[in-house]
Order: sequence, then C-alpha cells, then structure tokens
Amino acid sequence: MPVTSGVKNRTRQAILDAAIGLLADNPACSLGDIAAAAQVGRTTLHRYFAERADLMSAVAVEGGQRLVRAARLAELDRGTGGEALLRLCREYFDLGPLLSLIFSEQAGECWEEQDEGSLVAVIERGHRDGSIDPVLPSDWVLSVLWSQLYAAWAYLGERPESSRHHVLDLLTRTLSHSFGPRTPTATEPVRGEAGRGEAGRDR
Amino acid sequence: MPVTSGVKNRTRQAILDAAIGLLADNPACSLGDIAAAAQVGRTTLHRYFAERADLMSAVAVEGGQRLVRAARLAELDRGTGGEALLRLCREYFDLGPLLSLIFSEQAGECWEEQDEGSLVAVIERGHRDGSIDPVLPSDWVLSVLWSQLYAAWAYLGERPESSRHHVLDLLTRTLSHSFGPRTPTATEPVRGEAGRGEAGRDR
DNA sequence: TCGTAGTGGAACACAACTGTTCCATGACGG
DNA sequence: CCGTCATGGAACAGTTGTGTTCCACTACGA
Repeated sequence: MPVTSGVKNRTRQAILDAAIGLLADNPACSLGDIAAAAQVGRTTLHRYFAERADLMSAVAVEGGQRLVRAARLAELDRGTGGEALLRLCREYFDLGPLLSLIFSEQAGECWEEQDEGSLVAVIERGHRDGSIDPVLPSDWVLSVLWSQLYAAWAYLGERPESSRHHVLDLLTRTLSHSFGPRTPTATEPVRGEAGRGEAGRDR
Repeated sequence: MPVTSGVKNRTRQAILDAAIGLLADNPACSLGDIAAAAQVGRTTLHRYFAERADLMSAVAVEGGQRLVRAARLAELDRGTGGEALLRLCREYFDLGPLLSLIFSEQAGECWEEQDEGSLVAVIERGHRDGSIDPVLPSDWVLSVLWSQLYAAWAYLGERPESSRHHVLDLLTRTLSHSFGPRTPTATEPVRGEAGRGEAGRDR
C-alpha cells in the first residue's frame, strides 16, 4: 500500500495531536474546536475520520502506540522492579496531555491491553526482589502510579514557575516511597508496624 | 425565612444527590438524566434550579459543605500533622462519588476556598513536627493526597470484590509512605478513638 | 496547459439538550 | 368540599453539535 502521500500523513497527525490536546482538557469538546486547533477545516477532519467515534478510536490507537514506545524506552528488563517502574514513570511523564486523557479514560478503554500484562510482570518482579512492598497488590500499585503521574502533570500545568525537572523529582520521590517497603537509605526495621499486626486485614 | 416546607427540602436534596452521582461519572450528562435519577420530572428540576449553571453552583456549595464537615470530623488539630492528614483522608474517602467530581474540577472551582488554607496549615505543622517530609511542598502533598484519594475510590468502584476497608487500608499505607520521611509507625491511628495519649510522637 | 490531489467554505437536515409555558393531577389541611 | 402546594407531562422554540453534499480554490506534476 502506498504510504498515503506524506501530506495526508501530516494532516492526519495534526488532527490527532490537536484532538489529544483538546480532549485532555475537555473530553466533550466539539469536532469544530478540534479542527480549528489543528488548523484544518471541519470538512477535512470529517474526510479523515468520518464519525466522532472514528476519531476517538484513532486517538486511542495513537495513545496506545505512544505508551508502548515509552515502555520500550524504559527498558523494563533492567534493574530491580522498582527501578524499572520509576524509569517507566519518567518516560510516561513525557507523554504530556496524553496522561490526562488516559487517566480520565474517556476515549477508548483498551489503552493498555498487552501493556497491562507486562507492567504487572514488572511489579511482581519488584515484589520478589524486595524493591516493591509485597503487601501492595499489583493493580493497586498501577493505580497509584497513574494517579500520581496525572497529579504531577496537572501540578506542572498549574504552576508555570516550577520546572519540569523539579516536578519529576517530586514525583519519583513520593512514588518510590509509596511502593518501597523502605527503599530510601534503609531507615531500619519497619516490620514492627505496631497496632496493625493482629487486625485481620486483607480478606 | 421559613425552612421551605420540608418536602421541598427533600426534593432539592434528592436532585443534588442524583446530580453528584451522575456528574461524577459523566460531567456532561443531561439535566433529563439527572431528573430521572432523582425520580423527579424535568419540570420540577427546573423549578428548583432555573438554569444548568444554578444546579452546578448548588452542587459546588453542597460539596463544599460536605468537605468542611469531613474536615471537622477529622479533628485536624489533634496529633501530628501527618496523623491529622491521614484522618482527614479517611473522612474524605467517605465522600464517595463527590471525590470524582471534586477531582475532575468540572463543576465550580471554589471547592476548597477556606479549606485550602487550613489544610496547608496542617501540612506545614507536619513539616515542623517531622511527620511530613519537609522537602515536599504543601501543594504537592495536597495534589498527591487528592489524586490517590480519587484513585482509591475508582479502584473500589472497579473491584466490587475488594472491601471498602481493604482499599482504605492500602490508601493510608501508600499515602503515609509518600509523605513521611521516616515515619514507619505513622499508620497507627487506625482505631481513632482509643490510644489518644500516644500522639506525642513529634520531636 | 491541463488534470488531479488536497483542501476549505457554505449550506442543509438531523438529533440532542435547554429553557419555557401551559395544563392536569394527587395530597393535604381547614 | 375547596384551595393551595408540589408535582409531572406535553408541547414549543432556540441553540449547538453532527454528518453530509456540493462547489470553489490552490499547488503540483505530466
């Protein structure tokens, strides 16, 4: 198949980028707004994506690809599970507005698919190698990861004075503390955990 | 002013409850849906809230009141800053769907207002008494608090098999780890009522 | 120069939501 | 029994977004 002329590729990409940017702020924004943001006529937008649903699924596919690319860059096989997860977090942070979109789960729903599985594998590796608290279920760890990722992105957006680097620093700090049984400079036996030992937690 | 008849109060409250529940899932839901969920005619809804904006601001006011009430129940003055923040978190968790609404910041915008200030005060107290890592800015701590609160609520909603108590437990664990520089036993205040005197853990 | 690919604008019908008006009904107290 | 109170339904006009059609314009290669 011909590679759709290059011009069409660029137009299509511009529409997708605009869609991601606008939908992140307002998942109910109109196609007219998206077309305008992409500097494209609404007619042209409809020429590329016949219905709104088509655009949405294309955005989902694009987002999924970016996620996979980020995961590859993070080299999840390297180091402990906890380290890999933090590297992934840095890569994800660069996804920008896509974070809002994924987190609000407005567009598609199959963001992760195959991804989900490999991330769980990384977390379980962390459970075994001691870099992630084994008490925390994998899907809970993922929830915390995504929520803090989104929080960091929103935090950066609301505070132009704080640098991307600074926010990323706060993020990795709180995240690693959340997961690690006691990652930072082994502060010593936590295991005592007074008060909660006997309570029949967990069912 | 008369207390608006009691019946009207109940109707008004039913509409507000339905609105909070539906808007949490879909901030763009129609007034017809809200009226139906409240088991009320659309006409009646318009009789209480002339325009959509009126309903939205009433929801914002209602939410703000619930926030203040939760903060009062948390007795923020007691114990270390970190302990107070975790107690607040438990109270906030009970707000249910309101969490989604507040977090997405769709409705009004003045959710916190006066609240914001007192929360920052609690966090700064935690900075001083050593229960919250002084390196973390107050607003970042708040961001993490809200995002994980929302994540926990969503987590519970997607997994009917996990108990409210279990999720709350995961939440306080990861949250306290996020904030505390070295406060392993900070998760103690699970009971709440008993063991007051132990609070003197600050340095 | 001509034909084509890619585009944009104008117009249209259609659907959904909104806000309003008018009227009918059931409950309740005097 | 009658009046009011609170309500629900039906109908309407107005707005906004959607999806489609048709036509005009520009750039570019043969």
